[in-house]
Amino acid sequence: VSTDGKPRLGRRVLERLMRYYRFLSETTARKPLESVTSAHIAAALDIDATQVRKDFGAIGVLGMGRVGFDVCEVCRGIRVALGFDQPYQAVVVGTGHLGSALLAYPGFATYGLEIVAAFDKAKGKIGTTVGRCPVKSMRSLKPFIRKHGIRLAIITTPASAAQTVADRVVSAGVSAIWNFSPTQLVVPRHVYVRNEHISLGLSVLAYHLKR
Amino acid sequence: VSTDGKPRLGRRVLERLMRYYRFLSETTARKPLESVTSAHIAAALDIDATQVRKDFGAIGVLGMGRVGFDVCEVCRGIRVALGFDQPYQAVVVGTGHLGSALLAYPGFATYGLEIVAAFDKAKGKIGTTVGRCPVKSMRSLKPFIRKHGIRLAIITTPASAAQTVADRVVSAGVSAIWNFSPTQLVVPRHVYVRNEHISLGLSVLAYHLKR
DNA sequence: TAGATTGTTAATCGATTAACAATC
DNA sequence: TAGATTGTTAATCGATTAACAATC
Repeated sequence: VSTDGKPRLGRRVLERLMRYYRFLSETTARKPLESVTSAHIAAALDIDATQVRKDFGAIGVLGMGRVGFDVCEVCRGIRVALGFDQPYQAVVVGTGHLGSALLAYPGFATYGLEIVAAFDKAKGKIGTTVGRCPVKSMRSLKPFIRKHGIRLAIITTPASAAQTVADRVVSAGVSAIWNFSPTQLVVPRHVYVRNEHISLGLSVLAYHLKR
Repeated sequence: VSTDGKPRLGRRVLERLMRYYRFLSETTARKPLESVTSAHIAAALDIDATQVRKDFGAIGVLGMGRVGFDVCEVCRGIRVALGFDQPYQAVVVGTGHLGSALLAYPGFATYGLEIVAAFDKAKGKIGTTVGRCPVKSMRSLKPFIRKHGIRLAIITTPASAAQTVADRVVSAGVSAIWNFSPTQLVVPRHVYVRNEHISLGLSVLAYHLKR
């Protein structure tokens, strides 16, 4: 809550904050509104209203007695808490279908993320542009990260290449990896890895489709 | 545990089971082994060993005294529990980068999922093939699902089209939707929706990259 | 047998929900 | 003022971890 000590928000809280943010963005885009109650958000997202108030409290956003919460203030609070207001740059390694999808996605800027370059080992792709990003050789990956102080690497290579890529970007100094390859990466403790394994979703779906 | 009453596994358990399965598949592919201890799996996946034993117990897989668990038996148990042994068919709606990535992914068969057709509204794409799948018109979506008894629809359209697509596949009778579009779908209660919003991952990453 | 590992019960931990006085 | 909504404390719930007798 305070500005000095770090309240250390958990993963659950962060993900809920993102859901609030998306909901409020969508809602106000459709029909501008000034304030919103915790009960309203709770009903829309199937979350307990007390939870919503607690989450807002955790990021220092306070409501108004009989009225609810100021939408703008909430959104600004979430942006600051999640760090959307502090833009950061990333590179994408692997320009297959998935890499291309990410490179083409226009929504990242909203969250402070700017993808500045792509890397691929295929000679034919080097020098081309994918979604406004230049595709560079794997050899230039490490120097590029160093030179530009890139903090996030997005890995969309096949599983077989992922660990090698991870080793390189880590030694070049990134602080986080967004891993879309279906493999478990081994990295030093100080590097944060977010896995986006599609198979986790599949496990739940397959289970639900059983008969 | 028993075969009659449904033990109803929670989402957490299902996802852990999938992680065990992937780990054991990868490990045995590299070097075949007969048995494995809960402590070994636990260390590799950063999960408590007791948790591993409980999860195995929940799907009816028992270990052996001083030895550990039979790898084959564990894998078979997980396949049955998650339903990988009961193949099901799906369609992909939207053949952009992301849809193409999914259509090209060869790993789904391992999990019992077979993608049999793709659908797109772009005239130029209809009639072509993406990753061995025929691309069909949106008009043929509903009859196709009905005719083949498709139970899962994978939505990779832009957000603007997603709800319309969802309405159609629901009225055609699917039991589940795998939603990759960045929007919240409204569906009847009996339809299971798994959201794969990329923004959730971003929230955690952005927070970790703050400085 | 001795020792490592299991299966299970008990204890802990954290997250979610309920209750309610304080507030506008 | 009356009434709706907040902020916060207490209670509940579930999930994770610890402990340990049973087992091979």
